[in-house]
Amino acid sequence: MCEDRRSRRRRDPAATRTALLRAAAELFAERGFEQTTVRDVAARAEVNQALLFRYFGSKQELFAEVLNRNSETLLETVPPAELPRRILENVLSEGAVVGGEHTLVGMLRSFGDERAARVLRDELGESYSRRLARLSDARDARLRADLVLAWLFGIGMLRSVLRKSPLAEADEREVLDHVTRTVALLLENSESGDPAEE
Amino acid sequence: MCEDRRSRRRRDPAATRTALLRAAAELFAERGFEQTTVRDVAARAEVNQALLFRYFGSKQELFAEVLNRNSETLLETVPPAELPRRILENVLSEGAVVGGEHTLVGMLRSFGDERAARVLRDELGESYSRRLARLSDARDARLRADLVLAWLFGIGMLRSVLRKSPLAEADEREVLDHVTRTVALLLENSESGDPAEE
DNA sequence: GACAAAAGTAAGCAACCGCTTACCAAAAGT
DNA sequence: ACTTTTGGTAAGCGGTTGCTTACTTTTGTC
Repeated sequence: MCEDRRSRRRRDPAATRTALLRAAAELFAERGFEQTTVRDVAARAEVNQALLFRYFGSKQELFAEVLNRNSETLLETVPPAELPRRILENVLSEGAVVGGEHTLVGMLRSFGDERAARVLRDELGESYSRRLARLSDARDARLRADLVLAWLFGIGMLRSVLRKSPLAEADEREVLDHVTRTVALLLENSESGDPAEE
Repeated sequence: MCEDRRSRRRRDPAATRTALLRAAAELFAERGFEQTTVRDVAARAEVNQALLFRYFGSKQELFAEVLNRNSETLLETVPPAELPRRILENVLSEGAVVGGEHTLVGMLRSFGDERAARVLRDELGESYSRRLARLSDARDARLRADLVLAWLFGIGMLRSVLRKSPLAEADEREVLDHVTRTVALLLENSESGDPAEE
């Protein structure tokens, strides 16, 4: 009561920016791109919603920034060989760190939207699969990497978004075992002879 | 000109119902649940949009009916052993038959929406994965079936919805080979000894 | 042909969406 | 101390959404 309702904090643009970014990361992860409204984001960040557009221009650009920020950490710190494991771990243990690197589930929930899909394909999928492709020395390593990525996404879909049983309730380690074992088989060069060389 | 603009056809409730159903199947497949509006459906069916609610009650119920109708044909005619192949073929050759059994891509596009997801999980995923589980005699056959389903969905996602390259441009047969070979390895009982029997 | 049930239509409601505008107050520059 | 710049705010615009309502027209039945 000693404090006026307006200007509760001394102005701090950097703080409100990151507050918006954090709130957006949480909400995109929880509900996906479409189901998250700019009013929701602003409300959770306790910030006027017009500021969202001042700082990020549009909802789409905000989404892109959230994705980039959170994928960088995972992509740059983890060596390629452990990438499938780490991505899967991230997808399997949903609800762990909300503010952290956990936007993957949000990505999955946003596939349906055309604009969000474009961001995902152009800015994220490419860097992920290029890294994964290093794990195979087959002629079609890039394709196999995409198949691995597709599997990880699909598992996240069914488990975290669709919540399909028994996958949704399955033990994390059990799933991890199946996938890592099978992925290794997929990536190893099956066609040793290579009869058709183009 | 000899024909009045209203009542161009003699009234045929069954015809308008199936017209709505067909238009909905096409649009859901093309754009997904959320991006398809009831006005779009009614327009393509050349039917007043209020009739959609007379016949189906809500957009959600219409979606459920479309999914059920189209999955029945695939599930009841195809033997389990060929199911992965057939599902994948269906997903890979997008844009083939729009009015036919090709709503799978539409399913994928609709994952983001909570209501659509519920329909998918309860009415579809269950019957698909129960069938797939027959292909493995492992203790955790159901889980492995879910992993197969997840892969097929993920591939459809990346290829048809996200259009990620090189997967999107890859040869249909090449993808089919990789997947069928690897799925077989996943489904075969890896733990022959089965030390922990519950 | 009268009449009730069913099929079809036009219009609009209430809510929500992303985004913009006009304005105000706090900070920074001088 | 005055002005400029900038962070913050309230209000609302134009559009879309799923769905409803009040109404007209056709159809089957006697």
